[in-house]
Amino acid sequence: MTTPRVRYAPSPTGEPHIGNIRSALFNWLYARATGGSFIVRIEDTDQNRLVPGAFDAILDALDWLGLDQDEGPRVGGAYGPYVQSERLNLYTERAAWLVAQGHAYYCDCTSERLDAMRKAQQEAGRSPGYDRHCRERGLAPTDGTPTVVRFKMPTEGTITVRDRIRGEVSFEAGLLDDFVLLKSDGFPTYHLANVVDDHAMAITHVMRAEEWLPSAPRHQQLYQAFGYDMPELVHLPIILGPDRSKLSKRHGATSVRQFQEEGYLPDAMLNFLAMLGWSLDGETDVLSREDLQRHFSLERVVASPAVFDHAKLDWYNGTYIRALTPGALALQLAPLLEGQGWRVDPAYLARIVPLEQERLKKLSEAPEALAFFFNEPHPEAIVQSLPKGLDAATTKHALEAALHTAEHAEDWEPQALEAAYRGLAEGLDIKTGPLFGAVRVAVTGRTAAPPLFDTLAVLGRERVLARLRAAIGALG
RNA sequence: GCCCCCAUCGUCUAGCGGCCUAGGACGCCACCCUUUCAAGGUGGAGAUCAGGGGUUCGAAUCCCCUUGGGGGCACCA
Repeated sequence: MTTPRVRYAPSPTGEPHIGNIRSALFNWLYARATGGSFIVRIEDTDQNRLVPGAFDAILDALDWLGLDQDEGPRVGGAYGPYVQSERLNLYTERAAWLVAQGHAYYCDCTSERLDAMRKAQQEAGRSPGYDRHCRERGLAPTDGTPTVVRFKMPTEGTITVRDRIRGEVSFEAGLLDDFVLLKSDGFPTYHLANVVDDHAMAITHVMRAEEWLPSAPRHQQLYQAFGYDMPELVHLPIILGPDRSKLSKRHGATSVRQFQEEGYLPDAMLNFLAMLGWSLDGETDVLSREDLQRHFSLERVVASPAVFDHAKLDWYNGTYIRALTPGALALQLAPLLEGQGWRVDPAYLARIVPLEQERLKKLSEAPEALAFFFNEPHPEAIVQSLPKGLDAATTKHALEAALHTAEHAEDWEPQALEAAYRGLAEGLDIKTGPLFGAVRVAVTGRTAAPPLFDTLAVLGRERVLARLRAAIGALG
């Protein structure tokens, strides 16, 4: 068996979509698992849909996820160029060859005629498709009249393609029309460029989303007409939104960039995406990048579509955040916190990060979660959040006592502080819950926060004293 | 409308004829731990394997039909 060569072939028409990148991931994993090559080819054959910046966005997304390429526009390779607009000569030559061989023909039907034709077909209750008006006209390309090149599909018989996931799939040839190979602007369509390049780049496995399955018989006919060997077809299950329709913008975040900005970790993303349509054994669900590269196999890719479950992604992300070393997390968080305008001292950050690490689901939550380490809590927030179990007078009295305890604490360390405050609770004859709760709110402005005494220790005595005084003042 | 694909807990899935009175994970609920929130631990609810026919001694697993869902029918990819 030859070494696999697989490819990810996106169009630079916008921000890379998460469903799209999942295809990239499966290709990459297969290449890595088999010792094959992962190739990226940019399919920019639709001049009208090009979006400036999309080219870089795609490659940046791959870089962010760590899907390193063996060949591609940024890394080069022996089969380049890896951008289709730089390969136009190849397509026009191949299209002309097909015409010369009698497999294709020129067509000058106007879009008006085609529209009218389709409309009539629909109204007659037939399925839309080119009526082969120009098939036998023997047109030659002429100046002035826009022409396209169409492929001659068989008009009868059955076309059977073999898909790695689904087995044999048959199509009635007569239902497939003579599709366009070369557009009137001289650019190839997807069908032509894809087949020509996959062959030219010695691709062994075409792995793409299932939505491409209906065009497989056309491609198969093209391979046959060219006399090319057919690569193996692998149509990956599609990713659905919660409503079970194809995942799209209206389902919320779908671009890789959005996930990156929301603070998802590449490895968490990879793990989650890999489990959408593939599994190792049905038991193991946390798999590192290395595990995935080692164990990925086509045999275990399922045929049915998968719903994108945001909650599960969040769980994966939390799991991977917790697995980070505190130092690594701090490094990730520093720019986010600095973005708030906070001066982030590395030593201070190193102390607060462990306190929040197991509570974070996304990195983007950090600024809010850690805000009280940088900003003084708002007095109003304090008053509103104070424990309801105690009346105002008792609360104030408790905080005054807490202030006193803090002022006289001998050792400003978590254990010592806890001991001192437990003693205080006893002396005040208040349960530790309400007491600690009142102090927590006074010092952090929140009812939910990291362990109180660790927090006090990190905040430092001076700030704690100031905040307790402010809280007491706010109580009037 | 036509063509194609798919069908196990709400979700991701294990299962490839007997090991299944269907396993794991997320989510959910309860309890434990506990100063709050998390994290962690334990337990629970949750799928008559879409429905109906076959095949077989035996079917979630094989075949057919029905139903449901999805995808595709451009000079877009």
